[in-house]
Amino acid sequence: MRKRTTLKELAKELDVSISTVSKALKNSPEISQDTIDKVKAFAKLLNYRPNNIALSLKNKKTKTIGIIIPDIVHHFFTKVIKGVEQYANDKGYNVIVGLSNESFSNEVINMEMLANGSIDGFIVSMSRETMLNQDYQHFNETINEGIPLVMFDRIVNEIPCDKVAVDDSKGAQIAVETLINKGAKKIALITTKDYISVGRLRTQGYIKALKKHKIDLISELILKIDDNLLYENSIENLESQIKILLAQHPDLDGIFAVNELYAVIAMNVAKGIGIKIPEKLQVIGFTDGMLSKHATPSLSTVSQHGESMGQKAAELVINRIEEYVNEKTPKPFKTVIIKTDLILRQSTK
Amino acid sequence: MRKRTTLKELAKELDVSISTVSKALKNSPEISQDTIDKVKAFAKLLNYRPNNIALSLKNKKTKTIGIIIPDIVHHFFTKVIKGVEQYANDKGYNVIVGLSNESFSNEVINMEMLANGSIDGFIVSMSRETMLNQDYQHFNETINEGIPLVMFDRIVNEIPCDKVAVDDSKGAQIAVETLINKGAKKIALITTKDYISVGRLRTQGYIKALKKHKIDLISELILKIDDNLLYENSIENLESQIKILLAQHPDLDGIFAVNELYAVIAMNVAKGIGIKIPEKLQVIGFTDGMLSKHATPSLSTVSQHGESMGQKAAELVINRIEEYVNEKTPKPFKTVIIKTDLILRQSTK
DNA sequence: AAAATCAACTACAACGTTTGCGTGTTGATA
DNA sequence: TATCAACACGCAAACGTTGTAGTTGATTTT
Repeated sequence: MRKRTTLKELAKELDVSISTVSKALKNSPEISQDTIDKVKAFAKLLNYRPNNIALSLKNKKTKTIGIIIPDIVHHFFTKVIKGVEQYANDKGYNVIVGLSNESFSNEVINMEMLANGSIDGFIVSMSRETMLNQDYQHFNETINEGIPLVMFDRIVNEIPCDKVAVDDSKGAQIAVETLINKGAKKIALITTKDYISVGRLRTQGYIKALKKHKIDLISELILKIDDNLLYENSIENLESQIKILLAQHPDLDGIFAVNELYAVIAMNVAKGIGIKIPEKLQVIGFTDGMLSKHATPSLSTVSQHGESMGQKAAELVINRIEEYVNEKTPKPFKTVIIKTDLILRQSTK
Repeated sequence: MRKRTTLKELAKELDVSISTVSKALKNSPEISQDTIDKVKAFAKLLNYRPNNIALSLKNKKTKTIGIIIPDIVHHFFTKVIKGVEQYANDKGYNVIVGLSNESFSNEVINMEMLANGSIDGFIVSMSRETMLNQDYQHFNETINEGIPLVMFDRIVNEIPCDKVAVDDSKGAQIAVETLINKGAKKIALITTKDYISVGRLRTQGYIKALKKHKIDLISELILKIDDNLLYENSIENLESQIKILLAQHPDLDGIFAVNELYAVIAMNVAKGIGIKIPEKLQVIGFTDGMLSKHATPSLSTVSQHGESMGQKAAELVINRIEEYVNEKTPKPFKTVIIKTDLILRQSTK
């Protein structure tokens, strides 16, 4: 087991000082070409590579960013991470992932664990519980300590930081209007409880679309799912609610769901009771994942471009990080909106 | 912007030495209770938290583990990460994620970037290209430098390290035998090229099952997919191959696929040309993800228990890390096999 | 020949911690 | 009154780097 080589070891072996070695490796003009060559050759021989931790301590930056998300077993978040990784790696940064598991305390613990010098900046999508509690102290503290924070997807205006989001309301509105344009007269909405910002915004889009086309809002047609329950239960619960909805409204001809899972479940329930899609019932979801692509029929959906969101978020934090270094007067915070795209597949006419 | 408090600052304000502060915070018996109380109160007031990087430098360990995977937009890997995170967090470790994107050089670069002191151990699933090249030098170097390495899922015997895997051959065999027991007489296999270890092993399981039940192996029924192509293309390519297969073998009554995507695509193609599942054709996949659960019909599949794999892998690295610290004679490497479970759903009778 | 210049180095401090050891003050004991 | 623990604390080294400020010895300048 060959241990890591250090400058000190190189220096001792070559019988020069540590600083000479350090400078030689950096091609400092203070050092003679002769020595530079010797040092470099020897360093290569011993496979010397500088210790990152020591550098981090000295430079007071770690070239690492932390991303905190509610759940990693989720196509959208996974796309975002991929985007973050891409941009970050390009810029020489590493990415630490923290999972809040939708829990407030996990989110806080995770952030505290990383804010102790381990990372230079955060990219965060809030946990469900944090949104419920509306307790943003840990974010504000982080910001106060000078650690740049970028929020994405599940964002909230109160926090003074850069943000990346999708125009949820607009995306939803376009989806619902598309259903209307394709002939749907009675459209149900499957959404989340209102404290989930994206659910609320998409609900608003649904309402706007109906208003614009002078369709009466029927509150019975809006299913607000509380997926706080355990995962499996919540699916069964949703299925039975949809079953009831379809039974009570046999003339329902459109469904807009705020995520792909809800949409696919709705399609499956409908198919199960013999409703033809898209002939009798058209469905559009939100977020473009595996399920949408490979469901039968394949699902028309609003694509969020998670990878772009991740890239943008990474760009924003890294810019902030390097701006702090240059100690300029801080630029005002901005919120970047990533445009959505409606992908039409077989679940619409 | 309130900067991080350091021991030095606390010491200056309280007019004691740095060591006193440090010891007081650790309840050292060397320090009077009086001073301890004072220091602690003041530390709390200034929100002191020790700098992780400095600790890492001093202790020569970072309490961070790196996980390198080929792709994060993939249900299985995401499950594994979740398992790793859980176990690691429990033990006070953070997790850095590196994506190789199935590329050898990315894998090497990522590992080198992290092996410079940033992490205490690695958890790796090889990239496709690494498996093809069979160049494992970067793994061996890492091990030589005393950094524990645990491989999972895509493993290879040559590398002296702990491993976590599933009994791919056995899992596949059971799946195929189940098809046979449920009446299938002519079973196709959709698998990967042989250099993918898991694909090869699952293919072996298929062959074993046929042999055991004295069913002739028909090589035409084995589709070896090269998903080295771009993603979208490879799907279309697969679809047309399946279409041909089904046309040429109208009496085909079973399909075993080495992942859920292949299985779902096969089902969709079959349904598209009017073949009833499971009546006419039964299908079983491998890996239990979203697609399996929500496809129509829902897919019977071999569950790999990704989360357990992740937990076990994390346990193995962390044990190694802490064993190195205690400087005992190293234990022999072990390979942990996580058992698979066959989950029967609607795609089988 | 003394002073200035220069090349080629070395020493040291600092980043924030921890920790073994040294030391000055107590109060008690001989 | 001298001696000695016990106590409470400070010093300094160490982890691996880097950058500034010396320190050499030789060469050039006047």
